[in-house]
Amino acid sequence: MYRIDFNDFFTSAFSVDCILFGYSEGEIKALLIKRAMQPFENLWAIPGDLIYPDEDLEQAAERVLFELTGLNNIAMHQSQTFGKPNRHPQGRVITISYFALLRIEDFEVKASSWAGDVQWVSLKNMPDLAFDHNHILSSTYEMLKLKLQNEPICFDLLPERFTLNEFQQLYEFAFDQAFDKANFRKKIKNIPLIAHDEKQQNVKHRPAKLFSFDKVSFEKEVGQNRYAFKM
Amino acid sequence: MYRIDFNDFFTSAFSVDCILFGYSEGEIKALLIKRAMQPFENLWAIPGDLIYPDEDLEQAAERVLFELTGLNNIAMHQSQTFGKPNRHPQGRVITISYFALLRIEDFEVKASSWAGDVQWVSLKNMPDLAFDHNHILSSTYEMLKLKLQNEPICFDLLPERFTLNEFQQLYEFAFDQAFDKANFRKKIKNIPLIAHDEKQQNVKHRPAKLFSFDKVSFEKEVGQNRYAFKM
DNA sequence: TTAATTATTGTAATTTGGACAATAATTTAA
DNA sequence: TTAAATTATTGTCCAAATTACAATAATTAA
Repeated sequence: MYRIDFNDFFTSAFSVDCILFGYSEGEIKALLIKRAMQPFENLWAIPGDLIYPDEDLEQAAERVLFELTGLNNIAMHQSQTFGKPNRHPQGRVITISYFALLRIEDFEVKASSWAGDVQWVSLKNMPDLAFDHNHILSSTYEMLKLKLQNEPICFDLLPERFTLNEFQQLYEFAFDQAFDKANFRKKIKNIPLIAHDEKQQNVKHRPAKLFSFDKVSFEKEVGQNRYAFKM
Repeated sequence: MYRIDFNDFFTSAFSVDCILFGYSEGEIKALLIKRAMQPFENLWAIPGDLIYPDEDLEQAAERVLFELTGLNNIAMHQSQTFGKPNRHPQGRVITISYFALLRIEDFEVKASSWAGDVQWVSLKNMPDLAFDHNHILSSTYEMLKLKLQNEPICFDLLPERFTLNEFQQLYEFAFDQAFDKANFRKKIKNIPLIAHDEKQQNVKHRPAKLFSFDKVSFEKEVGQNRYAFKM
């Protein structure tokens, strides 16, 4: 299958780029770093790193996530692979992008040797990024939106306890579209949620009830069938 | 962002694996090659090749397709990237899988230097393949099924002129589920099809009318909105 | 000409979806 | 203490889509 001297090909590098999506103040955001070195020094970029020679791809993505946030045990979703020959000015680097969904409130971002500064940036308000990172980010956001319609991953973005309005607003942001409250609630009635006695705090009006995702029931009942959440 | 001596990392290779899906006799099939060399000599495998150092990923995938089939101008869909450190016995090779949808009748498969034999194999009846190719194939088939529900790519598998039953049977195979004929036709009524005067030939019963996909109308009318073809 | 076979279309009941209205619970200000 | 303001929650009605099933049409083969 491989016709040419194998060693000719060991002249490239792989990296992972790790898009961390979070949700706060009604907006989906990505965690960006300010590059502390050339190339593209001082430009904002998606965190990433070269893959070690004996490291699995997903393991590399988890390492980048851990170094930046200290978080472990977060599901990494493979997005796409980008490999234009000249996408990296210092050599051929093919990059595999992953994304993870985080609860912004759950941790402190740590500065790192390769990141001068770190910031959550709304996807509605994205600056010019280093490399082909705008392209990587927008492709990956499309993939996130696709998965939001087919898997219950919205609950990885929402706080553990959320109001039905927060839930709705997440989808309204993602699909850039307003939904009717009553109809939204009908649409999600098959998703098993635990209704808590607890209510929203510190609001100037009737507080909403808090819910959480009932993962156990979901996997027993709904997970079997196709779970569709088309908006 | 990259903290370690860049040259340490240029010790790996990339390949593309090209899954060619076709549809005949009511079954979705993949084109497999019999490997003519070590490793995994004589085992069936997905066609693939190493990526040239200055070659774009998609270009490499198109090259593999062309060498095997002589076909050009076929859309390549990126599937996933597989990179377990030991997936290739001769060194670290990360492979990016692509898939293309072909009309089996449209061409003759050419034998090639790296393929001893070539065969269409139904996805219902897959043997043990070389490398991690069973895994790559089944992940890619899942992606095909996802795209079948969101994009009009079924028409790349069907003959240019097809009966509504052939259309239905493609989905029945993919989703392993029987559909009611009348209801299937209602479901697809928004997809613009051209009804021809021509009819099915050589059948022992009332021949069905032939249709083809009206791509121009689709892009004008339906392509704007979300096109959903959930089964 | 008729039986056999499959294509195509229709119908009625049920479920889902969308627009909008009504009621409930809480805070704030009078 | 009460009423206004605000948002949460639930209900209703109509239209549209889905489902199960039946009826009719066109062709071949005997």
